[in-house]
Amino acid sequence: MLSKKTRYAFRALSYLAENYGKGPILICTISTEKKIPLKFLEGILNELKKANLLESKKGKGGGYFLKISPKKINLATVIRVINGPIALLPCVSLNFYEKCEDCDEEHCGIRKMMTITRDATLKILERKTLHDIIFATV
Amino acid sequence: MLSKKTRYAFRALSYLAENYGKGPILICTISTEKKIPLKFLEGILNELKKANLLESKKGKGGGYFLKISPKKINLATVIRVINGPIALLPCVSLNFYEKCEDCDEEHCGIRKMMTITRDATLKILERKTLHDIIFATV
DNA sequence: TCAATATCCTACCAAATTGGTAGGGGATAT
DNA sequence: ATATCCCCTACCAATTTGGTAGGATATTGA
Repeated sequence: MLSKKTRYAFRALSYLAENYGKGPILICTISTEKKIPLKFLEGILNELKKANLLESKKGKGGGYFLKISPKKINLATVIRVINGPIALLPCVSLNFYEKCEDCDEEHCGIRKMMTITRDATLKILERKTLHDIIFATV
Repeated sequence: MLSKKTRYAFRALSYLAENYGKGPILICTISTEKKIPLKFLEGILNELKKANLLESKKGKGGGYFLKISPKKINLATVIRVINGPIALLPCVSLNFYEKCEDCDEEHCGIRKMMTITRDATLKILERKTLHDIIFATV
């Protein structure tokens, strides 16, 4: 399951995607518009910025905006930044790999099944983007 | 990510699958063989029993054993019993559905993407069984 | 240059979840 | 009768989750 934080991230990003190219958007605008706790949202947007998905501008007329086109931000990237691994087991994760204790990975049947599952999931999450989210909305 | 408990469940079930048809297996045998904390394992096996995947026998010569063939126990079932929902959002879950607050599900783009993801994941997890786990081990 | 605006940073907090442990009760085969 | 083995309840520490509070820092415009 995705954390509430990740769901907030998606909602904030959708809003920024809808307003792509219109200049900086205030945190508090996103907060009230998408009903996300202000200070909590602050942290989320900051993380997304550090992950190079967002750009920010301080001072009057400032705010947040997408650094790249909504078509270039896929769902897997967002989930990895805010939620963490996509694979169901650490020993199967591409970006958050951790070795299994007491298990010969080469011959582990559980691992094999989870690898197949991960590939099927990633095939979707890496192909779908913020653009798909906002244009599926109709 | 699957919890450690779920991983224990899979390892215990694999062991029982390998010994399918050989009568009851002691908790403590599974515990030492698969390196799972005894008392913790007790609870796991009990839950799997309540979910009708296992059968148990009390007293001397007792133990646990699979209630049905390893070919008939798919991975999605196990995950749902021990870990919970498979979908990435509650509003997309088939077995643990919860309504979204503040979101028109019919027109929610995030939901649409997560539904597609869920279907891709389930297609694998519902098709693969304990039998596939133990025979992928070679 | 100064004040207003807005992001950024650090610290804190309560509640829930996770990964266990402890200890005894109850059923059953011999 | 008793040794064996599953079953049940309660407890516990560590981590994660979902926030809040308050100020530091950067930018703009008057």
